[in-house]
Amino acid sequence: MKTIELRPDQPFDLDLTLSCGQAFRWEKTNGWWRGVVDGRAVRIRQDGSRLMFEGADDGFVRDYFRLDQDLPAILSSIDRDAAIGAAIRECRGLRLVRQPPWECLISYLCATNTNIPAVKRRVALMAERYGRPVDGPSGRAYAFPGPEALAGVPHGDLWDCKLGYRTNYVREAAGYAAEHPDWAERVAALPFEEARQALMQLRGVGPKAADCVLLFAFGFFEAFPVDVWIRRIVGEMYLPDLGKNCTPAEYERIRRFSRDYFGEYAGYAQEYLYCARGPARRAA
DNA sequence: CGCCAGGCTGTGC
DNA sequence: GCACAGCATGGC
Repeated sequence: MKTIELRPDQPFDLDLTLSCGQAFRWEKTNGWWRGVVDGRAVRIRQDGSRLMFEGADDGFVRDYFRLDQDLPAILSSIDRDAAIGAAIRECRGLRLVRQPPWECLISYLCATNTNIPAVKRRVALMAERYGRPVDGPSGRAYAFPGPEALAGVPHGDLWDCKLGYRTNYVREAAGYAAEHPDWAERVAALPFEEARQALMQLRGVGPKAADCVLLFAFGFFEAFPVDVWIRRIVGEMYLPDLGKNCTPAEYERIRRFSRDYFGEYAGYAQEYLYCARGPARRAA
């Protein structure tokens, strides 16, 4: 068992961070969060200012949870009005984790027009069936399968992972990534808008999925993914003349406004607004 | 049952 | 350029 003593001036809330819907492979049972990240089967819990964990080293935990990122400075930079201020007070300590690009890409490919529990099931099924088994402190788990593994899965078998119409998108992305193993490095090296366009070349990856991958995996904190919840919230709070559904032009307007309004960490504002929305605030 | 969900693609105008 | 159907699946 390893521990990290959190700095008192750097808030961190493990439950909010892992339950807010940014990452799909964490489950909490008996007070412990269990998940698999980059082939590591991790078990972690928070007791006040102390993080206790197994299955990963200190450096990995600090990196994954971005514990060295100055959260109070970020939150004060996006704290532009009473509405976002309330979300910040409600979710203080939520940090954007650094997700592995490949798993993040496939996760958000599987997250179109669906809900979070269904995404978690799809990702879990792919891992259990095609991922490498990893024996960790809490039994057997499965790494998320790499591009080569997924590219070789017959269509019908991937379909059985409940991917539905997204099945071919995942297969095509896997084929592409298997052929271009440096795809993530190349995206990471691009300026934000170019990286965004590069991701959107993949079938099944539109503006929303691209923005999620840029934000959650590549650390482009100016990315502002607009799903139906965020569209609703931004419409109520900031752009009351928005239409009902989110056309490409409206998506563009919302993300441009939000980027300008909240600043270079607009992605944090997005996640705090999303997390503070009504339904999913089930205290883990 | 119907409506909604971390949307996107293809088609038609 | 914009609108609109269709889409698999599961929660509620």
